[in-house]
Amino acid sequence: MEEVSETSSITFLTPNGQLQNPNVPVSQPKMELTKQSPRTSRGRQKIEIKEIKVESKRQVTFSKRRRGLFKKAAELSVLAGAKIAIITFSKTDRIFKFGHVDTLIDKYLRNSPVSLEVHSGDDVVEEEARMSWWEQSVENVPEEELEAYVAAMSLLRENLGKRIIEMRNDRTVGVVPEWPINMVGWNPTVDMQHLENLTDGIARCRVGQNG
Amino acid sequence: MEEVSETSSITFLTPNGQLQNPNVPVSQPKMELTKQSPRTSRGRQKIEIKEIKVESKRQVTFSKRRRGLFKKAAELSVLAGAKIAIITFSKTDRIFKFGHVDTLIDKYLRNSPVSLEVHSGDDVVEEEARMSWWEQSVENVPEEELEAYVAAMSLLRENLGKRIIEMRNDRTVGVVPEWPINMVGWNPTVDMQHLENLTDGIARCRVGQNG
DNA sequence: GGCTATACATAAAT
DNA sequence: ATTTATGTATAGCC
Repeated sequence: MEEVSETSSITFLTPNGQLQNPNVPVSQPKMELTKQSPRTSRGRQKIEIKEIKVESKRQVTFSKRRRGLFKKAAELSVLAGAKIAIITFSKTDRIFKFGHVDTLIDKYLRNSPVSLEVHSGDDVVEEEARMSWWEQSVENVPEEELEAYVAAMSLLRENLGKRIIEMRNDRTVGVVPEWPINMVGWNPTVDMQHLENLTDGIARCRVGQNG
Repeated sequence: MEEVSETSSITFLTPNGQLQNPNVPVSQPKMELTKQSPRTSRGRQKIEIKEIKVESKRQVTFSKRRRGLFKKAAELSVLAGAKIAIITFSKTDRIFKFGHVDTLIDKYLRNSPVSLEVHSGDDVVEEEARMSWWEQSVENVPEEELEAYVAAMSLLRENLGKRIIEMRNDRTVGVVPEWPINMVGWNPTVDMQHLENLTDGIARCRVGQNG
């Protein structure tokens, strides 16, 4: 904000005549304050970007910078009309989300065939887009993944089978959380007859699998 | 960077004597430059946070600020030892990722039972964590969602069945992309005999479902 | 959580 | 893309 002169040779000097912005922290000589200089803060200090060891300090930094990050994201989102989602896991595994994560993750997973730029740290590479594994059309499921798909389905089927059996014994159910994120776009209205049919199918499946 | 004096009454004035940081843009009187003032830039101008209409301008801003956002994220990640993932969709639907999105989304979806803070715009609310729909243990699948689960499985089974049938006719397969994101943590090494067994199960399933 | 002074991000112009 | 000048985020303290 300061306006001084056009040839500001003092720009890069502290009041102590030290060079600004050194890459090594300067020992602070308590700064012999003249009466017109009641400094109460050293201002923002330059820090190295490396993990902060002191936990309390690290937490403060995480808190402040996460806020800053989300603010920037909000601005970018508005200015550029972009959809942004952020997920952060603090070192203590607290989760913070920004934006409509569920919607965006879903969009990301079901990924229309657009090119995808991946930025990881400092690298930026191009990557082929892909759809959610459970809705890849048949042409797109590579043979190499089939076994995993089948395994996934197998476990899902198993859990469903168990759950359905359990359901028949216990009519008390928990609270419904938010709609499962990766189900977005699926039509939830399967009538009970259909459910029964599928249930039967599952039952036979389990037999078929083991027999 | 400027160091002037402790009582900087000129701090809030431009060289023209105008108030700094007004919320409305000041008409620029071409700035009668004295010879000691060869200004070539008005410096960063304050902008309102609202969608930029001019496309070229919007794109530049998106590009610059996305870079800035990712840089901040990288710093936060290192400083606080946090795991961060960002997905952005530009207005033209170009996707940019930051961090190990797949891993983090997976972690988010399978979500260990920790409390979850959600920040959307300016609101922050608490939300109960949940696991991935395909690995919720039986106790956690609410009855209300079962039909959707079954529907999901049904379609998955159908696609797999088709694919397996197709596989038997066509031995050419595509490139394997990255491991399907929401399969992370699953053991991909299902031996071929197991696959065959499951395949058989699926085949019977399809019969069971329709008969 | 709030305050300062300063490091850093970035709007405009080139 | 690079430069400039200034808006903004934030490190260290309370």
